[in-house]
Amino acid sequence: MGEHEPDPGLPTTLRRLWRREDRPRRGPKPALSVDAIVRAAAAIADADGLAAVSMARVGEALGYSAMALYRHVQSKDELLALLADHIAADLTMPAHTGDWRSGLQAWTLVQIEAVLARPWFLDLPLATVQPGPNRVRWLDEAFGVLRDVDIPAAEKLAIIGLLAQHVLAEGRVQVEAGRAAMAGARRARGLPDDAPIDEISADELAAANPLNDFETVLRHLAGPTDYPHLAEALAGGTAGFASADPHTDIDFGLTIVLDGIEAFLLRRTAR
Amino acid sequence: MGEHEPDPGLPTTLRRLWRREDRPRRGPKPALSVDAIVRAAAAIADADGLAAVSMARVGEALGYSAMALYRHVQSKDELLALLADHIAADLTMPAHTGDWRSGLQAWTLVQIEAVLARPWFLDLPLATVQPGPNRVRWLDEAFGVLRDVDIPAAEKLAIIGLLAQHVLAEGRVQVEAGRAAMAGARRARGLPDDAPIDEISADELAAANPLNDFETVLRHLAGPTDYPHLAEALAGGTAGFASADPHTDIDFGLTIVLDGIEAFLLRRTAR
DNA sequence: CCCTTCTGATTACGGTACAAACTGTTTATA
DNA sequence: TATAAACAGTTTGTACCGTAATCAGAAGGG
Repeated sequence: MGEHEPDPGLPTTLRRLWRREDRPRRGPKPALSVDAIVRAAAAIADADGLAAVSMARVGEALGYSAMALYRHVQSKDELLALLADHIAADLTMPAHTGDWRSGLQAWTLVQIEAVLARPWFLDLPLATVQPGPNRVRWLDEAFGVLRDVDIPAAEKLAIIGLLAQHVLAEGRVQVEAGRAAMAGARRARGLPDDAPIDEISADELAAANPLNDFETVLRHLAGPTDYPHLAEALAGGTAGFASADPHTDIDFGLTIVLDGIEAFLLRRTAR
Repeated sequence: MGEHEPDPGLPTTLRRLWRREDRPRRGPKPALSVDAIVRAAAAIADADGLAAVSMARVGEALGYSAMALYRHVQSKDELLALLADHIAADLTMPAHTGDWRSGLQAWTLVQIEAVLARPWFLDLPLATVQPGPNRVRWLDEAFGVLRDVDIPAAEKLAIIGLLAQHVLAEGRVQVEAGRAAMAGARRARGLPDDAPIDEISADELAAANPLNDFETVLRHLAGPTDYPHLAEALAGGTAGFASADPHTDIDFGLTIVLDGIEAFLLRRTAR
């Protein structure tokens, strides 16, 4: 164990996340650093997706060998944990003076936008998302929004967790919809599957809408004998599973969740 | 393209999911089958997790080479898509005669239980979960619950989608909590990280509760200057981030979501 | 000064998904 | 019935992946 541990109780990944390493005093000065590695990994993920982030490629991007990274990072999983916290640094809360509802709404929407900007966040294994300084700061913002709400901290955390879950779920749906729309547009244009799509018109996007595709699939494959209720719902013209505007979808779900939280708070403070 | 395509418009993975392949007329009879492959893969995942499901291991389990699988399955991703639909076959709706709320509650809880029974479902890449016959049947059940609710089909789908999202999110949290509790119990007993844990007492589980750990980490690392609101919430004794019973957590979140849906329906039918 | 400690590189290993070519079997057709 | 086509499964090989082990050289402390 040639490691220096200022806080032995803490798992090494958490120590690394919170930058609690003490500088060793002997030996050559490191050319690489955790921050440089994480930044390079993020750049690769932004460009080519999370699957493109391999130790070899990160090392290459920095001009070093793959194994050099292991001096600064315990494993690839730890790198991913650092990456997950790194992108939380960009989250910034808009100026907020209103009530808890508008505050939590903004808090959630900012995160959804962040997920749409970096869809590879969704590909991170769940175990790698650990409480790092940036994510905890974002959690702190949420507690700030809920400061004047008079419920126990544990219930605040549960509410915040519910919204955080919703971010992931909604981000998933939207990202997936976007990908499918791209694929649809490609097919419509007769391009190969890996061709880059620069720009999609609104009409084209509506025509290639994945939920429309979903509806088509259901109509085509889900017969009324095996799927009676679905067939009933699909009867009588277009069910309109596809909505034109993503923001409409996002607002729909978020409104429901916030309504649920409001109902909880009313019930909670009533008695 | 030596493939026979009874429905050329349909992507091959969907054709395979819905078993719309026509038997070829020449050549030796296949010894393997898609069903056998999927069953073997599911058995491996149940035993050793999704990471253990490799083409080589699935082939080995069946007594064939890895490459033999590719006669029946286009790619590993397609196998995962089949796997995702396969496990949806076990979902069974309890006898339901009540209102939409109790119906949707049951619909959601059954799924959460299923996720807890097969936690590797959460490790499936999102893109692999496509509408297959079993998942669509489960969707049909949800439409059955909502049959007497008078809103457009598109809104029903949105509500169902919201609950489906919640299943994933809640399952994630619970599975993760369980894993962390195991790790905590292992540490407390001084066992190595890969030791199997047969049985955990309630006291032991409470002591090793991961949310308690989370709280400890926050107290230890999140100082009041950088994280004022969090520190405020953590001040004054135990915040009690950990709850004793998982079912309490599950009910908490689900009640909020259902309350939100109820608020939506009231608003929707009022005018 | 030496000697310890540390950095990054090299090499190697076992694993992955899968492409291509090959052997042998079944069956439709000439 | 002979032949050729279509098919199933195996073999071989490629290009990766994460990372353990080992090594040479650089830097600072005693």
